[in-house]
Amino acid sequence: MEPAMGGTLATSRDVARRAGVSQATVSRVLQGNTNVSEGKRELVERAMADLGYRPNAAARAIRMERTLSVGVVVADITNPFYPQLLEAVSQELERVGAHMVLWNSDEPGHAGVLEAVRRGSVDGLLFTTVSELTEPLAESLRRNEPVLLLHRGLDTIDCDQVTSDNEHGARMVADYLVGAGCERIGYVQGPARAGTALHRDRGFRGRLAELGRPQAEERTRRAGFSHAEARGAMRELMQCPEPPTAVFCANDLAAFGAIDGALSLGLRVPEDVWVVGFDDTEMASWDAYSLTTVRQPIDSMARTAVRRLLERIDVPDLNPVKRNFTCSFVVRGSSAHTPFPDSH
Amino acid sequence: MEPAMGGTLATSRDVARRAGVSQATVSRVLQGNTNVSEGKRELVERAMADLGYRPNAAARAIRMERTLSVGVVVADITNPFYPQLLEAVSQELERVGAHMVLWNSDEPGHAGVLEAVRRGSVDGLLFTTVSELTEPLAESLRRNEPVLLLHRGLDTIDCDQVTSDNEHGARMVADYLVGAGCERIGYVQGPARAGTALHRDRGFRGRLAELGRPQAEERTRRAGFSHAEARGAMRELMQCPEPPTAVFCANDLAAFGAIDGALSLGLRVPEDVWVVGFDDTEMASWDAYSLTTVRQPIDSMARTAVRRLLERIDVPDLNPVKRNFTCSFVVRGSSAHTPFPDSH
DNA sequence: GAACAAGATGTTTACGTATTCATAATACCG
DNA sequence: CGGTATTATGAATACGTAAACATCTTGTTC
Repeated sequence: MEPAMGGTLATSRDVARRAGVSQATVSRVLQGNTNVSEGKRELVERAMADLGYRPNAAARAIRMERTLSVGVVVADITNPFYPQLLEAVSQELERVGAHMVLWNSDEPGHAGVLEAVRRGSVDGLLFTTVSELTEPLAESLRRNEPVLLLHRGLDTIDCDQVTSDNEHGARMVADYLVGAGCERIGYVQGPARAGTALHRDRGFRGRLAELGRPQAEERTRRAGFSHAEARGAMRELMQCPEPPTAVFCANDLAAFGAIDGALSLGLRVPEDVWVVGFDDTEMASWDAYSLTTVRQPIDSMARTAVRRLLERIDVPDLNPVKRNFTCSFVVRGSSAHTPFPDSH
Repeated sequence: MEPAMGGTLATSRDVARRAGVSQATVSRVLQGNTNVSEGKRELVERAMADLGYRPNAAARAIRMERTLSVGVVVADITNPFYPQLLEAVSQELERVGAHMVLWNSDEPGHAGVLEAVRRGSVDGLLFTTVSELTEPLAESLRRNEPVLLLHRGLDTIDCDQVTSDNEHGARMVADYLVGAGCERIGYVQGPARAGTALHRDRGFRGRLAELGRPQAEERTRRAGFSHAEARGAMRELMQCPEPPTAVFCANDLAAFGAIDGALSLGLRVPEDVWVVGFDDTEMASWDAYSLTTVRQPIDSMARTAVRRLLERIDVPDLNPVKRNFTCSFVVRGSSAHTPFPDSH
């Protein structure tokens, strides 16, 4: 079976010829159509094996109006959160035999990516980092194109969204720090535009205010979701006249940067300052950081998102649904008055 | 321009009708064919804009026998090395207007992925983690399909490969450790099957032998390229009767695991033990690890690989070329008898 | 001004598949 | 057994594009 055969690839017509049937019958076998006699079915299957036949994806796509591939857009694939999300997404896509087209792009409008749907390059799009309702996105939604927001949602628009409860997660952080008796709380805020950062901000500040401890602006720094910026922000914070004794960072990557900023000043975590992150990336459990953080149920979110997007691809008129997953709080060494834990 | 228009997408025929020309003329405008009068060209362009026309990717693919997308296969996207590689690859692909289809798969044969070429889902494949010449891969090469090995090469086969000089890189490590006067060298070896690990092993052991200091097996552990395994291996090593004073790990991820293993035992790096990695991932420069390591020129490698693959897609009969990039040695805090550096 | 080259444009075809339609063969029912 | 429902099959078509081919117009050269 599968002789290397000279040059060009076999088509369903070649299979038909070899099996002595019509191309239609080959197609029927391919589709699992029941109205094919057992004899012919076997002939066709043998011929397909002999020729190493594989149905042509483009022809199928043009005929079925379906690519069996979905686009996934991340803003910064080197942020360790996204590989984990991508792993979960790709696993779920594989389960249904779909391909993943990946864009690593922080172009705000995502105009180029959105075109891919109209060109029929992908059946739908999974955005992980939408931060505003730009005109291209609005246009796309008006056209009822299959688009889903994963991880970062957008309150103002009506489309499928799968997020985690960032606000509640951040409230838990506030509760934890105040409950632990922390007097001077520092805050490395996320980028102004990210929806996740906004919700975390609202939850964190809101809860602190409720507790009668509104966040002090002199112990607050805004940083993008990047290691370098957070590191710099932390260094500034720790060189204040009254440096914080605990710092909440808007995501894990920033928390790693903050810890590194502290280390770079010769400070120790948690002895000199606590650090709390958000995401619970795998690295957060590594001993060097051992980061207290808020866990998002990444796998469930990814599975839900993929399934929902595929549903919408099949039935574009579904009413939009916003799913918001509960987060959990994970305490580790970066906020405990002990040295690195022996093991985990 | 771009009115949301009721339902279905505009085709080149719709554009032709609206512009009062033939479909062929629309196609000519699309292809930048010069034999189109200025007047008609403008009519067509206006009609395209009015209708928000986008050429259909599947139709184009079937006609041109080209998808403008390439597949990229990684074994473990959560290994921070791969996101960096992917970032570089995707950037170069974007430059030429191609899409990236990503597979996160460590299935050894990659049979499923290789089918994608035969189905015409992608124009070519970039493997980053091939570890043996399996029958599906051999079959693919026999068929002259556009396949390139990036990062991990395979000596035994004759196809395009873009690698770094892992052997030389590891020799530099051996020189460095011996030159620094390290007496008991530990070694967390990579997985048996990975080509990168093999070359690094050959270089490291080879150079040590040349220097009259063959690597002691009791201070050697084999670990997969994973944090957890390397961490465990390190803990074993450091609990030997005569623990190493420096440990070389087959890649950065393992080195992070090793450092964490040391930390988990209450040891300090570099005071109690040095650690050296391989890859120079971005994380290696973070203060908490500040890892001495070997740098691969990731960007150049990715650029070269993409360009070469595209060439081969255009001209499948090119003679295979193996490009081997020089590595450089980067000394950081994990091997210096000083505390964490103040800044970088 | 006749012959011819070059440019512009429309008509037609092919790509590989899935599906509709038509037709032939078979089974069923009274 | 004649008529009809059912199943099996092939022929024909459509999907949207690019390009080969055919046709017509215009300009150039001697």
